Amino acid sequence: MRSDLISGKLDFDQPIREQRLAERFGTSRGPVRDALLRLTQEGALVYEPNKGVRVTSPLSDEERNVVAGMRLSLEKHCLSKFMKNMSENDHRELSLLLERLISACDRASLPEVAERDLALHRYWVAQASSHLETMWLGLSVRMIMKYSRLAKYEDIASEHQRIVEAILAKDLDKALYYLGENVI
Amino acid sequence: MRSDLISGKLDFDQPIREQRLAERFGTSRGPVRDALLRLTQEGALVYEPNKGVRVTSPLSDEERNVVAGMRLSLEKHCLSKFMKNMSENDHRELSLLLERLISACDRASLPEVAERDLALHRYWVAQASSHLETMWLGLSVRMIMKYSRLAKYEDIASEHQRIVEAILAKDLDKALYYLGENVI
DNA sequence: AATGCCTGAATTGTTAACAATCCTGATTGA
DNA sequence: TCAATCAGGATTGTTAACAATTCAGGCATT
Repeated sequence: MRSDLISGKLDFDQPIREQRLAERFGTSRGPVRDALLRLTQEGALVYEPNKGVRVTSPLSDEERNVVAGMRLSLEKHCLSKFMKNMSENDHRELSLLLERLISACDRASLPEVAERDLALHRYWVAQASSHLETMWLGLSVRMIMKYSRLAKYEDIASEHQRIVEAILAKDLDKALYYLGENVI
Repeated sequence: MRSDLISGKLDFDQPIREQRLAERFGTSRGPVRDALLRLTQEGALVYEPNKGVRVTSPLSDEERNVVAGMRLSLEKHCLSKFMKNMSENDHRELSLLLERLISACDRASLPEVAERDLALHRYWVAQASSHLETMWLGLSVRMIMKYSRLAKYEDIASEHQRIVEAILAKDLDKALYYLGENVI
């Protein structure tokens, strides 16, 4: 459901019906309500009493700038912390996540690109702090809901390749710089 | 429920039982689950599958600094925007919210102080942008869960008095400066 | 034609019962 | 004595039925 939202399959302000989702996922309305509530709190949906949820309207450019600044400072902190104690396993994970993102870019598959872009960033955030991870998610989901509607796949692939290369080379300054270029 | 959490009535890591809350609020477990899920997404509670929710552990000093920086930049943006088109009614609302906060400080009532502190800040954030309001809530609830355990009531009252005075005098620079002193 | 009101279908909100899972503590066997 | 095993009680997860609310369309009145 979340990947439908961030990939822009659903129009803004489109209402979401609980019963339809329950049938689609082969469950009852209870768990569906739980999921919708979570997405509401992340900001991907908005809720009105007795009216259910609908897809949230996009951020204005002004709002987006503020959010991007917050997200960037959060990610920079997490990336610094993450790079201080990186293991061999982290190297492998990063390479894997990057590879998946690039292959999605090659296939020009918007839902997958959006999802894997987030998954890569999420990795270093989550490794640094689970508290910050949940905050990061709320910021990023909103941002990507707008960005994913007008991105170029080649740019996404190369930007992330630069970042991951710098991380693997343990070059903190370069990694932070490229991250700053990417998170806008 | 939220005010119980931000005022520190509950110990960190303490598990929350759905049945108990349902009885306390005279409802069934369904709506209680909804509310707990919301608080989980705000970060006041953490959820583990098949184990329910428990009170979240406090932010580390490091995490708290990052979050405070994010919250400050968000609030500064919102306050600037709010002050650009303030109405007579906003003047009255701010005065009222400030008065309530000060009276709670006088009574040294921690739950009320925490709640009204947030309510005051929330006012200008909400007036500026509903999108940013929900993000702000997630940041602030976490911050206050730690801060409210060691604050001095006189400081809270005077700090907010300075801010509101500057706002009412339409002195943007001063308002932002005092806000920066307060949000740490 | 325009407005207000009614009706019923669609949707969300709530509840209680049942299923699945986790946790505690006693029991058994080496 | 100690560890593993196994009830059973407590707790969360899920479901389906019912209640309350919203909304659209038709109808009557002006």
